[in-house]
Amino acid sequence: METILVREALRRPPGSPAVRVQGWVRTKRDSKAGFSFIEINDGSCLAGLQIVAEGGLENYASEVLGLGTGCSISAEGPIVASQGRGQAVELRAERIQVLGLADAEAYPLQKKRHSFEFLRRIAHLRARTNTFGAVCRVRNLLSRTVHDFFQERDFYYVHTPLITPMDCEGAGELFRVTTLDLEGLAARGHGGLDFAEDFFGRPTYLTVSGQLEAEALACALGRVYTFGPTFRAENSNTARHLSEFWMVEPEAAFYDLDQDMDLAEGFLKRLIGALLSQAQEDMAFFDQRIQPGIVDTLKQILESDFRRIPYDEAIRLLEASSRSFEYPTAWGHDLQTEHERYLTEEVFQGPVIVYNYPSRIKPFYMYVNDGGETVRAMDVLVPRTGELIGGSQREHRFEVLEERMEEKGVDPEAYGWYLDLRRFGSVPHAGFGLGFERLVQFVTGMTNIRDVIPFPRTPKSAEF
RNA sequence: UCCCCAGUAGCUCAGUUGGCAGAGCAAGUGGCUGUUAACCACUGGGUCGGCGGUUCGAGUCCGUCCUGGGGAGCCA
Repeated sequence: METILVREALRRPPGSPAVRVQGWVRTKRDSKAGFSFIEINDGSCLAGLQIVAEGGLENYASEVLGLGTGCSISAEGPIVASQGRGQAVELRAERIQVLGLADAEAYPLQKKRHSFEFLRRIAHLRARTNTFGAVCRVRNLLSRTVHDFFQERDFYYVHTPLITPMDCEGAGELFRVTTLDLEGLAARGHGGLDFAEDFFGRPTYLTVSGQLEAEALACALGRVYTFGPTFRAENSNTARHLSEFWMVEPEAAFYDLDQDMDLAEGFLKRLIGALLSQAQEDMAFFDQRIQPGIVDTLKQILESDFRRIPYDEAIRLLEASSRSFEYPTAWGHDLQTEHERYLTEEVFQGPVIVYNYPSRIKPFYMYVNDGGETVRAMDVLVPRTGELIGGSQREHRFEVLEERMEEKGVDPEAYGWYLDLRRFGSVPHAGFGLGFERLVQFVTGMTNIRDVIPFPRTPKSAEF
């Protein structure tokens, strides 16, 4: 007998021959007329399949009646027109096999709404809920679209190292990678740390970005992108930060800042377009239950041009505003969360790209504009989530880069290979980083980033 | 890391000026001819986050720690 997914079963016309479906019971309703309705979900789509279990089944009294939320079953039977409202078809079971029971007294998930805080504590089970099933499917579609987008534009998918010796990119605290016997060292008292004895013979860390290595590859392959995990040991406790998250980082040779912004805008639109056309059921769910209006918002974004304003103008807009901000705005200071939200939520009511930031607040690798006051950096800001993308044209002039490193207190010795890229056949190039979970947050309307990744890692929290 | 808020039944929460621990849902039992957040009735279910203190008496007041949430900083 053919085994099919629930998604497929729901598409079969009434009167289709018997099939087998397998999944987890969401809810069961008994009729004392001697039969039961069992709704199962197998993760293949948001909707469940109703299975009608007649009292004549050999294990009806012994097993089927005892089923409850969370049990796993395999059911076989024809797909028939449903006599009830709420679904077009249902499976009339000729055989139901119980695969795994779930004690109703102990199973944490109930057929009711749970708080996200509660679900976080049972992350191993929360993928069985509507919301997390939808989140996981959206993550999958977005991941696939990331690859589609770049592959279509002749970007190569490259793999950059997760373990790095570079500790001063200015992107927050790093996680140390070591095989040194920490307990032993502590027991013998401090002092005498010798990294020559460590696994790599030097201090190493988990990467905070694949950008620098991606630049090396872009300066050979032309256009590349990475899509991998990234680690920040920053003690950030917000709904927008994770200690381990996924980042998409394209890097393109011969690109300038304008092309970089074009790429970022096209990228976001492509991702949104894929969701609206290929994840309609899940997006309708987010629109209905999580963030009313999100689908319309995404449609608008798809159809509009992103506003692009230089940092100077952003500051002028903020200074001209009648709003009083907790942090004053002044040229030379970074935009605060409240400023970003004001620009994107109130002034433009949509995505905004702010570019040409003051050089003193941006890292050494960004291209210095004439005059030296600003660098070719750009941030894509979106409502609610804030900064979704950060990128820049890279400084490709050897002398300027070296100067900037010293200015920023970065040791050029440690970046010899990076400087080599400017020493030998240097070319203008640009790229950006997109925080994948921030993207998922933005398009689903989920308010906490811990609820858009299956097993979140945050300060003081690394369960599962 | 800083500021604010919260922690009471499996879940979501109420609990008044300090005076017998509550509701809805879930679970169990029974009822109900196709239900769909099923419905109706009954039953069981508590270390009031931990520790210490004030008091005749603390879920309630004080201290401290833990956990979670919201906001900020840092950033994607």
